[in-house]
Amino acid sequence: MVTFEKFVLEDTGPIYLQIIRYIKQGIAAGAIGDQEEIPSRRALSALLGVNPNTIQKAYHLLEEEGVITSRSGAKSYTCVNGETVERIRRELLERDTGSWIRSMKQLGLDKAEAVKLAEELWD
Amino acid sequence: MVTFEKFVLEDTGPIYLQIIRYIKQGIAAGAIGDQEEIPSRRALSALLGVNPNTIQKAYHLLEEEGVITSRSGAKSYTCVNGETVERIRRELLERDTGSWIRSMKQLGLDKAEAVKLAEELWD
DNA sequence: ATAACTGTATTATATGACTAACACACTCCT
DNA sequence: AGGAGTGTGTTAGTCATATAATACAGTTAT
Repeated sequence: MVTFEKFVLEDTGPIYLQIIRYIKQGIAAGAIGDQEEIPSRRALSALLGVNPNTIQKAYHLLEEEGVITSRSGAKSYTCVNGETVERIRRELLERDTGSWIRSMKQLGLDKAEAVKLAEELWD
Repeated sequence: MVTFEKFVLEDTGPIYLQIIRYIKQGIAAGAIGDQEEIPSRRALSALLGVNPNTIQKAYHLLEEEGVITSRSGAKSYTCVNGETVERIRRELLERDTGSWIRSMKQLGLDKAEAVKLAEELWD
């Protein structure tokens, strides 16, 4: 069973994208496996204090991407093989790291300076 | 004179925030100095293909933060002392790096793995 | 079977971001 | 003085996001 926490939601970007990202991050990190039950639309809506339609939008997009499966009336489950896990993992790693590198370059840092800063701020 | 490039605009987030960020990044990187002329609302609007109201919103917020000055009828200029530059620089460096570190941790990477990935993707 | 829960769908409303098309007053240069 | 360019303000419209209040049919467990 995939568990959510309240602090999933930040004030950056659309809520439905944050939910999609949370699921993908869990899968990429290995915390969420294959054929795992995920919370119902209504349950997650109540937990996060968000409208059910917003949850539905996130789940619907995840299903279109083949990450979860939904049958009318039944619970929804994750649906990820090893290949998919690796694809999602690379997608997130490269997108986030690429965006950070771009920022550091635009701020005038070279590779060594950026790495040093990251190591200082890591904890 | 502060110069803009077309590639300033990406598809991530509101345009007015991207413009604010572009100015701040230029200041933090030292590419934009004090009392430098910035493009008029109309000129930047035409260059970026964006509505003048959107530029005005970005400039207005920058003025509220004390980064630029505007006088009705005259051109607008940057307004940053050494203290402000350092504040903006720390703000951007810590925000971006902190957000990247958070992502890497959520994906299950430790400090060494994250640094290695960043070095591989740097170029 | 029946009750509770599930996914799915519909209609309406509100807000923020962005665009469009103006209008006005001020500054600067010739 | 006059005109071009400037900052500023207003009104209206579109689109995406999110909410609110329902409704219906399928499944699951008792």
